[in-house]
This record gives sequence, C-alpha cells and structure tokens, in this order.
Amino acid sequence: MIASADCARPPLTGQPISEAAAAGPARVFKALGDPVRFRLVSLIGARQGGEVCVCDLTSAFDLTQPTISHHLKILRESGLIESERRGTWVYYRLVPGALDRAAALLAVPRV
Amino acid sequence: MIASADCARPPLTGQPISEAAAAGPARVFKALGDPVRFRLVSLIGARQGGEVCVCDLTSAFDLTQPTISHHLKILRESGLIESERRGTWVYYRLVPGALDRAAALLAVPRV
DNA sequence: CCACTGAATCGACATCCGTCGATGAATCGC
DNA sequence: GCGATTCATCGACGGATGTCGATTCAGTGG
Repeated sequence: MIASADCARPPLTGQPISEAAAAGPARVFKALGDPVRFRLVSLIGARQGGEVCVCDLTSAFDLTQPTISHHLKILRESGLIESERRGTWVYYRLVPGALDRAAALLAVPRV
Repeated sequence: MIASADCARPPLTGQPISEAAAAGPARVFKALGDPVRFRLVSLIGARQGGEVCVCDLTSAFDLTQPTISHHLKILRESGLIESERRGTWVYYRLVPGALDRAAALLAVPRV
C-alpha cells in the first residue's frame, strides 16, 4: 500500500499468476536452465527412436557418470524425461508433450 | 571411448546442439527458473499496455525493493525484458518476441 | 539549492547447486 | 556363484545464488 497507490496504473488484466502456480513452471525452467541439462534434453530429443542409453549421454560430455546421473535425475523429477531399464542399460526418453506444455507456458497473454 | 562403443546405437540425428549453443538458451531458462522471476514476467506480460513500473512489481511481492531490482536485472540481462525511465519511475516491458523465441527452442526435433 | 521519492548498486550472509570420488545396487555372462 | 559392467546414491567441497540492510544515484518539486 505504500508505493503502488501513487503509481496509479490500471489493474493487472487476467490473473497474472499466483505464487503457488509459479512453482511448477519455475521448476521445469530451472531444470532447463543448466547448459548440461539443456544439451541432455537436446540429445535425447534429437535421437531418432526417442531413446538414449545413459552410456551414450555420459560419453557426450566431459563430465563424470555420477554428474550426468544427477542431471538426469533433476530432469526426471521435473517431468521432462522418463527412464526405463532394459537389461543392463537404462534408456531415457522425452515425456510426450512435456516440452510442448512448457512452451505453452510462455505464450504471451493478451496478444 | 570406454562405454559408448559397446552400446552400439545409431548416431544422433540432426545436430543435437553444441556445447556453446546451449549456453544462450540455458541462460534464458535459468532466468525463468525462479518463482519470483517467473511471476515477474507474468505480471509484466499480463498488464494491459505492456508496461509496469517497479513500484507496482515490488508491492506485489513480500520481498524488499533491492531483491526485486536484482531479479529484474537478471531478466533484463537474459533479454526477456527491457526498461525505460520516464521521470521518477522506471517501466518494464517484455521484449517483443523474446518469449516466443524461447518457446521455439523447446520444439521437439524430428517430430 | 535542498529535501524527497523511486530505483539501482554494494557488501554480507546463509543456502543451494554442480561436480567429484567412492560406494552400492541391478543385471548379464561364464 | 562370481566377476564384470551399467547406473544410482552418498558424502564432501567450492562456487554460485537469493535475500537483506545500507548506501548511492536519478529525477521532481519546493
């Protein structure tokens, strides 16, 4: 009530977004906000067949296997990718529609 | 060269993304990856007229003015928003097309 | 010229985060 | 059952990050 009263602007249109509603999107974009993780998503998405085994992902970076595993976990917990174990190997793929839903969050309102 | 040879998968299609090319997108998504900053973008984008003065943004959060200013700076440096001073107040608006370009980065290749 | 208001910058601090080496769990082949 | 391989988890460490109070800068109006 201090400053905003003097600014005298029209009220915000629509419902801008609640504090709670921002947590989910922020989590997804935070997951994408690391160069390694963004490249991981790119590598997985670019693979024809849609599946990549961890060993291929690890070899694509100059990082240790635990570090890659850590980033994959964050991406998994954000809902962007999912994994499946087949025999010795674990395969990662994009969750269908997850990236599209994230992109839809960036649609500018009122345009 | 250790593990990837044994995995024997088809090569990645397209150009997945280089290490350098991931830095830019990661910077943008990192900026969006904070609940406060995501709400700031939402608040600015939802405002009809497209401009919001800092005082309104500050009053929308339970945070101090320097903290909001800090987040605005990060969003500005990521290229998502821009500011203009008019008299006593500073107005922020979305950079036209910036959110759309960010959303386009999430398009799944090969689909 | 000076007080006042709005906003950015600075310095400090606690916490989070990315990375590593070491270890553990799951699976396969022999 | 045993060793080898793939991947996840754990513990630790250094650097980045979000937040604050205090200060400084910019612009307005007496």
